[in-house]
Amino acid sequence: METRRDRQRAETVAEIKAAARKLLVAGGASAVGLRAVARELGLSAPALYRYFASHEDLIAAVIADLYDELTAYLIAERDASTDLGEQLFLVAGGLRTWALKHPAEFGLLFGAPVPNPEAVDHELTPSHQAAMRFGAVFKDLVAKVYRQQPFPSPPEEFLGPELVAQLTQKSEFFEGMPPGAVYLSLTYWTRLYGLICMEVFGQLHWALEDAAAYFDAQLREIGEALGLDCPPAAQ
Amino acid sequence: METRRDRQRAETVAEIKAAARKLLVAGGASAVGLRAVARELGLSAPALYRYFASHEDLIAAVIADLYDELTAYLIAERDASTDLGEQLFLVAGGLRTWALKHPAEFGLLFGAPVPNPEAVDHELTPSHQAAMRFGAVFKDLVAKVYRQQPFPSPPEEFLGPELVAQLTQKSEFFEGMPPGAVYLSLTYWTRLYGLICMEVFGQLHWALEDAAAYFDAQLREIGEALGLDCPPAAQ
DNA sequence: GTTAACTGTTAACGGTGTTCACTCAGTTGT
DNA sequence: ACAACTGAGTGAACACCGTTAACAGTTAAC
Repeated sequence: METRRDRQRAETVAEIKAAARKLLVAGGASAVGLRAVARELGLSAPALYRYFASHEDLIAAVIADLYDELTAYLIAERDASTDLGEQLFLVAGGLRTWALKHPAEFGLLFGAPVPNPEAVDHELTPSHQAAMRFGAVFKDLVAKVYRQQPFPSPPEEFLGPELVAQLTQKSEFFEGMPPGAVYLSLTYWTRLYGLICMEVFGQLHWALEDAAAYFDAQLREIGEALGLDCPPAAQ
Repeated sequence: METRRDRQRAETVAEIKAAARKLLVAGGASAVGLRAVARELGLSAPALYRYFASHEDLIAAVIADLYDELTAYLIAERDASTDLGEQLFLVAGGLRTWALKHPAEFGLLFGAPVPNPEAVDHELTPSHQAAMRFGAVFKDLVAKVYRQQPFPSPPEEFLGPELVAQLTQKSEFFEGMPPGAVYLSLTYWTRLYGLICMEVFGQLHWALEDAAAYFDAQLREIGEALGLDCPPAAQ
């Protein structure tokens, strides 16, 4: 049963996370202090401990929310087309767009090492599960593309037996794709991640003042590797 | 003229940076506090202001030192072979090795957004110049490889006019390489950076428990794109 | 209506970066 | 040799941080 207090509590939690988000975009991750959030709501700092066990938990909750928001955005972008190949480009471009529009949030999600990934309850963490839901958008889409038209995988002699063994182990997770296809799927994600991280974190600034065209070319390169017929040039 | 005091001062500066480094490897970037460093040397916190203008300056100095150390390590690794193609693999593998051996240091160098890249004196910053010296190891090597045996660049129709214009602008910096070759050089660096970041930050852990074989395959893929004849499989 | 749970408070502890006023030793100039 | 100056170090203080403890008031439950 949902009492008056339950509703109020949920509302307060939402306000706290909204204030944290506001501080995040205004001053970066380091500006999201427990006391600063409390000050934003006109509360005393210890009051927040009624809603979050620690500052770290607050941040984790914000991260989980951000993952879900990003996931929803990517799904909306993806559904602008019904062609699976186009969807692959839409999702990739959507991730870049979101990252550039929300650099502080992106840095919080992807710019820092995953915190204690060895903890026993790490898999159960809300933020980790939200991250998996986010990753599933890419994984599901690549699997769909492969099922529709299997892309030409690199030969197993190229990958080597050790890598093939590891990829085969993940075949089930990738809906039965053969190791070479799993390899290409990982390549897609790895290159995409690297590109966006570098651009958002300004590590590409010395070489390109506007990385949009470079990103586009890289994406078409990856698309070709996945057997998609890419529009040969932009504009 | 180097007085007695100048020598003592330089020694103290070195001790401070060594203590900071020790705290960094022990507890990550957040453990490198100004007071903590002072405590490590048996000094009071304000004493450090005789050597560094702020906590941020101390970190920047440590970053510059780390870049130089990493650069020296890469050069030593590279010179294990005289074949330029092999050197390209040695440098890439060296960067990965160093990153995995010093994850905290690597996170400090590459895991955070470049701080205020818009500042007027950013280019003159010691840490920025050290970063450029680091990047030059890769740039010079790729340029040498290209001069020895120009790799087959993607056609300009594929890249698009906008990207070609930007790449041509950087042709001088890349020792006269044509835009397509500059593009491939950037691809080499971008993919290498993404791979190592993901592995060090644990963002690849869900897919591969040991990314060494994956890294190797990716590197051979990149090498082929650069026109090198790669050993077809590892082991 | 009494009791228990929940939400908020203030005070306090130990930690952080930074500034200020001060002392003391070492260098420098005459 | 003695005075003047420079540099390195100190403790006290300010404003922040995350966190805990003890306490007060409101709301729900039996």
